[in-house]
Amino acid sequence: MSTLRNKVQLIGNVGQTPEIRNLESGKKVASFSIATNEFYKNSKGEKVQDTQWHNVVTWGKQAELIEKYVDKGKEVAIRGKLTSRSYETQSGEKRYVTEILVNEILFLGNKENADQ
Amino acid sequence: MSTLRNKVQLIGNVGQTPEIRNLESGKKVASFSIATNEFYKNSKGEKVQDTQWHNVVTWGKQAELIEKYVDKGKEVAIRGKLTSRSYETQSGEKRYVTEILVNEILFLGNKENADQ
Amino acid sequence: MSTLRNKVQLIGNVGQTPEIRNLESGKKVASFSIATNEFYKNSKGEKVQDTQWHNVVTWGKQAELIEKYVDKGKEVAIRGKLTSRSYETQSGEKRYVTEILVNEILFLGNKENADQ
Amino acid sequence: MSTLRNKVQLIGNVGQTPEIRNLESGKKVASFSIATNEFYKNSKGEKVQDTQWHNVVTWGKQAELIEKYVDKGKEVAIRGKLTSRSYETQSGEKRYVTEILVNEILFLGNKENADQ
DNA sequence: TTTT
DNA sequence: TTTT
Repeated sequence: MSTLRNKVQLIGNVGQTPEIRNLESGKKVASFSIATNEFYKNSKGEKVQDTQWHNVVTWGKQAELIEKYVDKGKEVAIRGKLTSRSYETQSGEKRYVTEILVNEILFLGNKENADQ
Repeated sequence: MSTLRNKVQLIGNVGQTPEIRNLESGKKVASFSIATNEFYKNSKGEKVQDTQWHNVVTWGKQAELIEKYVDKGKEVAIRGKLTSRSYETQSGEKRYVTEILVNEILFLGNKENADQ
Repeated sequence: MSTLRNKVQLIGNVGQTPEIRNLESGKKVASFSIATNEFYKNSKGEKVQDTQWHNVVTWGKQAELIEKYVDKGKEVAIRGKLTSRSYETQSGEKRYVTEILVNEILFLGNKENADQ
Repeated sequence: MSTLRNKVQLIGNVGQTPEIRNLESGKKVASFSIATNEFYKNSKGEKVQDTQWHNVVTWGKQAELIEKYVDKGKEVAIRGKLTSRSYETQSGEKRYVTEILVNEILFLGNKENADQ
């Protein structure tokens, strides 16, 4: 996988308990969201917070680590690939979802560290 | 701007002539899309291409450089921040758009190089 | 500064109390080292640790934050630029030093968070 | 390999024909240097160029690609890991070398593209 | 010289 | 929906 061509990296906090699905193959898939928070002063000198939410998906062994170690509020660093996919709503409309497929995750600020 | 907390980096090709808008302030905004192409072999050993399309937005001086130098097919490297925003359709439905706000752009493979 | 052309990013632990120097201009300079630790299994299946040490330098307001908040063992994320410089030893020999000039630092896993 | 903990990325030009060594195992090793060029204005408003040289090492299949496709002056993008090692001079002194072990390389601005 |  |  080319991480020079398509790379996302986030350091932020997990929004809620990750959702774990079990595939027929026995593999797990973990889906969760990460908030990245930035603080800066606007043109009036007021402190402003810019929070962005990101959809994140991981597979296999990493999904198992996430099921075990990641919970709401935890600080993580992830590296992955930016992807979009489309699906149809029940009324036949096309919708787009942007997700980050994770290649690597670090659990930060943890004594019981469980990095991949 | 924190590029440790929220960073996207792409190396790819511009999909079409960038769309340039002029703000009332005199500033320009350039919007365009970038395709990132990856090639890999699937489990059957067949060569597969995965192309992802990304929405990219830049402001000010960078938008001017893009108006001058960037055209359909050009190879560029960008670094920016992953953002999402929502808007309402005419029928009152909420839609989400994910865009990359560019902090830096390089024009690759160019003799007449015009990096920011 | 082009972080697309020359970028280093580290997540690791500070080796010892940073050294702070005061320039005549009133500016501060902070120098310290960061250990990055990787764990992997070698060809015999044994768990191996690869630790790399990096020299890191920061200026100005960031150096002040480092003086206040960073100490031996703390986990930090940094982004910067890879630089080399040479100097002469007392016996007239040329020596080379490689250092990372920091653009951004995050203090990780911290309740009393003091990010730049 | 953890590219979140220890990552270097460079976009620059190769300094001279890469040096290729053949290991007893049959593997190849390619060593070369990359110049990264930055342009900025100093406090007097003069245009200044800052060129940094970096030592780069690659192994195996990538070294073969480098032998085939890379030559003096070529523009490349690399991603790798920052490492230092020490050796002894003939007079018994310890010397340190900092090198980037490459994980990924792109050959830029090339019609006959030969990315890994 | 850190950390797990 | 997180965090400071």
